[in-house]
Amino acid sequence: MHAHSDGRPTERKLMARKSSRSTSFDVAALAGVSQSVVSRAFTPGSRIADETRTRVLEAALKLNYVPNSIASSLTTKRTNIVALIIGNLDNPFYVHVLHTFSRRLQEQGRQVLIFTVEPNSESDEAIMHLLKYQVDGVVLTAAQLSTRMISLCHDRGIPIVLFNRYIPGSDASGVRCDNVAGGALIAEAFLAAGAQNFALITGDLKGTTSGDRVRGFVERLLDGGVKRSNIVEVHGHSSYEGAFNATIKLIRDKNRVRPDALFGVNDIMAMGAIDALRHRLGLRVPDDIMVGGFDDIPEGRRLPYQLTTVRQPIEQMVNETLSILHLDDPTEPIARGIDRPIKGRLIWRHTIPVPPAYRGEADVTKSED
Amino acid sequence: MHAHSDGRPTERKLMARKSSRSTSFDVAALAGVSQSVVSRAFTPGSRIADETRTRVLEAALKLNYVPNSIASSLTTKRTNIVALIIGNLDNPFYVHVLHTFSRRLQEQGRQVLIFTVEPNSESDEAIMHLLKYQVDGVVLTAAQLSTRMISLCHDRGIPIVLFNRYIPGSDASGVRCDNVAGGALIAEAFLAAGAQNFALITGDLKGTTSGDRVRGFVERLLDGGVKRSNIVEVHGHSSYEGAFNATIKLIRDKNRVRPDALFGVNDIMAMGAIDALRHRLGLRVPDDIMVGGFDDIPEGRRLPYQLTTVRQPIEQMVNETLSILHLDDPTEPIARGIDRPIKGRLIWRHTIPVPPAYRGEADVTKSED
DNA sequence: TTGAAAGCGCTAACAT
DNA sequence: ATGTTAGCGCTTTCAA
Repeated sequence: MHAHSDGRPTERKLMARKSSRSTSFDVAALAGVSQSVVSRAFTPGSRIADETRTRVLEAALKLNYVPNSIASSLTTKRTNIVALIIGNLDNPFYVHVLHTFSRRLQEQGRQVLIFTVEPNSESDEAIMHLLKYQVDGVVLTAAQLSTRMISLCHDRGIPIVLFNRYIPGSDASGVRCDNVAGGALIAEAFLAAGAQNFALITGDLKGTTSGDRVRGFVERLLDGGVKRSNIVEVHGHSSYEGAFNATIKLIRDKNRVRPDALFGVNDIMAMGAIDALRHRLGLRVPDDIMVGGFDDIPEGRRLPYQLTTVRQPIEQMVNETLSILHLDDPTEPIARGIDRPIKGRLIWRHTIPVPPAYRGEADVTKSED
Repeated sequence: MHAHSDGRPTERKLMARKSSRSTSFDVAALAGVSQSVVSRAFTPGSRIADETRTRVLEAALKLNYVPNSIASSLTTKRTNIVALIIGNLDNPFYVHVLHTFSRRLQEQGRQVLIFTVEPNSESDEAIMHLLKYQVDGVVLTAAQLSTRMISLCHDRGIPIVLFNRYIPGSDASGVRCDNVAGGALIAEAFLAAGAQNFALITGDLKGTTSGDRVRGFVERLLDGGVKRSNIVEVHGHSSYEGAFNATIKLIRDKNRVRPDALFGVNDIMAMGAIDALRHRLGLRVPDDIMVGGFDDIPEGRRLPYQLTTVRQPIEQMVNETLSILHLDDPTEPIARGIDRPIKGRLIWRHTIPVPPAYRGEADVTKSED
């Protein structure tokens, strides 16, 4: 930096401004080495004598020096920041997802820049922001995104992967639960338990997730000989409240027979449905009507619910996502058009009577997660 | 975006690497202006002819140019990034807090860097990381932090405020609910409802939050003539499960009379207690034992719980926090030692019988939040 | 109003 | 192993 004189020119910056952060130059001066040595001292595999490194580190400690990542990003072109766009924190499932990503990424020494977008609004604006911050990668979950933005990211060399969502035919990559198969799992459970009239509470209509679960569910029922007219669909808006209200309307509809099985396309909706059934409609679950969910959120395991559901293997899905991102070697070309469906598993609890064939599988108490 | 010919000497950078991001120089070249004009075009209040600005903006659009915030931070010394350290995403209250901060900050065009720390671990490491990223401010909630780290931040000119926590005698600033007064509110409700034997499920012992609520609660009871021996305390570890287990142990303890009022020091614990009481211990709430909570999380408003609780005014607390941070003028000296307690409000629902004096206040149905 | 030039704090060749 | 030097992409004087 500027003028400094003779032997130990440490004073200058130290006296400078009250809260000024010290730089590698200050440390270099104090340690009596060149600035690049300081840089090396903080770079794991670099050529530097152990003895020098400790001396530098000591000096750094004395000056409360912390390397400026912003500055280093400028040259390395890596920020070690991953953006997470998340569209629905009201569903504990996504909180869990957030937590899992955050933990993993922190373990790797990466930072998470979070963007919450309101349900049903696009994330395009968020993308513009994170583009400015040169993030190393983007994970998008429970939110919409235009394909234009996806290619904008890709063009700039920023990989983006959709979590629990995919855009057929686009070149966005995604990791998701095998929702079709999962929906079928619930259908099978209902069938095995002897249900005959079915209701579905659907979620977000824009994504593929809800649609796939519905499809897998319905197809399996039809395969099982159920008539299409014995399957009703109502819209639960992916939320507890939406499902709660939809359930009340559904059951009070005098024009149709009451379903004896209800599939909440995600757990939080299944919970809303259960509460409506029990506390508003005076019905017993599963005696009067059985209920199935999807996700396996911890809340669904609690005693008031004990929800039979399909477990999404979050850890595994997060790992897949991260591996597609290729965070640690940016030279790797961006993975395009990958659609990685991962099988979920049926967890038997108490909202669907366990048929004899399945006894012993039931997870009656708490989680083992 | 490759080749294009003619006059404008745009080619240089454009042809460079495949996914290279274009810089202000590229835009300048295409628009036929100097690089500093491009910078001005993207700086709101700067001196630049309208006509020039539009021309630059058009060029930028054509090149998919997005200003590099990392680079600008280097000179401006502002990143527009705020770090949020959050210690407990298992409690929906803090998810709500996170969401509120995130929304507010995004409205202001700021980014949120999130750090999740495991319960009972210190956030010191997180601080070291965010120091590297030169964040403009730090909010810490539901987590521990050494005073050493606080002064480290302060020394570097990074303001930090504790949300719902304070460290007496330190110069960290904090915003919190008036927990002592809130605890007293629940005590009063119990007293008014005629309770005589009290139990407390306490939370995190390290923070002040749980302790303050306990203190306010106990003091108010003693004031009301309750004997100290009629108040039991058990540890619920701030979690649903912790409270669930603690409640079972407490009630099954044959050596003491069964309490007729139980204060879960936060809602999630009150919910755990309620589930244990009803589904494990066969007790009715509030008939056999009344329950009070704290926070007013949406989950507590649901029909299986309808929890009487103290509402924390999150929006207001977030606003206070942000204002203490002085994000928009960094010249402002860092606020030290501020402790801003904000009054909570008792929300009557169904887990404490509503005494005649309070009728009409009851919030029987859903939220108005 | 615009342009030229000097950094911001760091990394990465390239010399030594 | 260490020092020197040239940037990274931007903002910000200072001149024109």
